[in-house]
Amino acid sequence: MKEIFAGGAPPAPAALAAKVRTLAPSMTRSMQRVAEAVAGDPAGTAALTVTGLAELTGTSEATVVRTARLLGYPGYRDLRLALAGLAAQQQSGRAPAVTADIAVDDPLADVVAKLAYDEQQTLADTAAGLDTVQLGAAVAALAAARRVEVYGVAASGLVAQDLAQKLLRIGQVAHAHSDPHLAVTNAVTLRAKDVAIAITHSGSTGDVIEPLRVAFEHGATTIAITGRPDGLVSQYADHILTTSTARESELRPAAMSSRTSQLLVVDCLFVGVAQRTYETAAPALAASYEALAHRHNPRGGSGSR
Amino acid sequence: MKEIFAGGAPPAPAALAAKVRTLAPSMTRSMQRVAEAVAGDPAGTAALTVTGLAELTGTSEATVVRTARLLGYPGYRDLRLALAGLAAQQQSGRAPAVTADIAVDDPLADVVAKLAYDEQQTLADTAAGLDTVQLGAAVAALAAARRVEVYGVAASGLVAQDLAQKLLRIGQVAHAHSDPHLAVTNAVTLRAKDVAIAITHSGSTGDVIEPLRVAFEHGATTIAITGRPDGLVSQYADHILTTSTARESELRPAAMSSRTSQLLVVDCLFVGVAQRTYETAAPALAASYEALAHRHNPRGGSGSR
DNA sequence: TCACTCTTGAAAGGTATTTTCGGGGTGGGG
DNA sequence: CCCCACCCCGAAAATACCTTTCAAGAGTGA
Repeated sequence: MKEIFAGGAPPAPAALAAKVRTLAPSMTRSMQRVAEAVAGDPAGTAALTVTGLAELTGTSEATVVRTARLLGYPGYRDLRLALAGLAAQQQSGRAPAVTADIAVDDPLADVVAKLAYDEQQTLADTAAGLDTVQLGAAVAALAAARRVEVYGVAASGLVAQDLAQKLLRIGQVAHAHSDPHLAVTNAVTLRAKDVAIAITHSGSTGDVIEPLRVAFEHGATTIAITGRPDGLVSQYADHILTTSTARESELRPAAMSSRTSQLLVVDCLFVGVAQRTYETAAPALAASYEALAHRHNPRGGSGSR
Repeated sequence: MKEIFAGGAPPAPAALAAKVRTLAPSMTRSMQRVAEAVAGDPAGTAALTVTGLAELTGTSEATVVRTARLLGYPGYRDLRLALAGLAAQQQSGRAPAVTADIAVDDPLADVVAKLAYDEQQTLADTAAGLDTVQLGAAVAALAAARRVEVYGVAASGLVAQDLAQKLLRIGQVAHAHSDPHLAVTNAVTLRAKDVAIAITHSGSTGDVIEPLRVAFEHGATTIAITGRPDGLVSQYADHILTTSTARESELRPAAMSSRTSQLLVVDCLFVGVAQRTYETAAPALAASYEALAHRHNPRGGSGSR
């Protein structure tokens, strides 16, 4: 027997178990043992060399190679590659069981997977729910602004700072405030063409609403980034950007997903403004990189480049 | 440099593209060519022998093997198997999803979609590349810590604050520092059982490395959260948590995806610690909600919180 | 410019795979 | 009951592939 009937088909992709069953009757005893081992535990087999598989099945290398040929592969090497692929497929198949809530006794690997999955979900939800018309209006206001003030406390305060940092980098006059008193003091000085942004997940954080109200009443353009567009904050907002509200739990405080959501919105604002003011934004960005370069000390690794 | 940091993790299954991106900066030119070929066409590469891949990339067998080693595999043979697995997964799995870069004239809807997709990708990469052993060690150190100090500047400074805020909420004594001088001053006072965490994407931010070094030399347990595990910061870190490195561009500064990646790591740390100290963490969390409740003004909307 | 380190491919050295070859078992016929 | 022909099978040779070593070349800092 040479390769009388191995010719036609290319190497089998995933239908290996089926092929084994079909061909088993035409196999000799030793080859059946090999085929059985292969079909029974693709992952385990993929880790073995010819010699290893021969020993495991109590046969010889030659038999293993012959079996691989019979299954349609040029040699054992290729069978092994196919096996590795099959194993990977199987493994990825039973992955998405991470939707459950995080428990106290979850192993860390699960925690990582669940958190990552949840934040991905939050991003998708936020992107889907974001009103691009409102976003466009907000971007236009920002791009034309003489001065931008961002209000946020606690976790939202960090998002506020993030936005201010980014806007600064593209040459805008932006500042973030976490101190409610200073924020109000600051809001009093705003006028038309200035922009005030309030970030609050609950939509009802007094410390953030108050400065926005003051800014609103002084004629500034006001933007609210909130998870509750029906909240009090919206009363004083010209433009409302809605963040998504994901489920929370004891071990996964709301701050986690609301922060992710808020940051995406903030990034969208930033990129939008950068596009609109590209002429000045691009050189400003480049300059800020340049200015900070010497703060990084490239020694310590292997290559630097 | 031998295999200083290639040891810990077992061969990666699907996180290969992420790993390539993380390690690429520390690679030599030829190795980058190989890594690029591998990441660009896993299926095609899996079909090649060492010699074939060497010829394709215009390098030598030795370089190919070196690259495989750097990526965490014992040799080329194993890289090839992993590649076959990856190829199979891609084929059966979801769409290839090639995101174009963000252009100046992209409509806002596209900007939103691209940003969301990219951040999702970053999360997946980070989760896949995170070493749970290191993470576990870091969590254990944090849970047992008497005091926690977090160092970070600029965008990473916000992440540092986020972590400190969270740890505070579950009753840990944690503080974040952005001022390099104060950070060093603070680091001097640390001792054994204290924990210092440095957050730097580049791994070479002097302002952050310095306090970590001081803390390290005073016997504190040190943790580095960085995108460059081969960077200078790692020299003073007992535990290294690697964030993923995504491609960046003019309109999408590196700070964006590195921040997303860092935040996921920080969240994992937080949840891990909360699990370990559940007895004290749960009531502390509840108490902090309670204490802030009156700061939210429920008027104006439907629900409250 | 010189000394030094890091990078790289050629070639030697080892393993894994494939092929060859002959022993041993089995079934049919004498 | 014995012999012969056939084919399955594994040991070992042959080959292909992978890994390691080594020295020359490129790049870098003094």
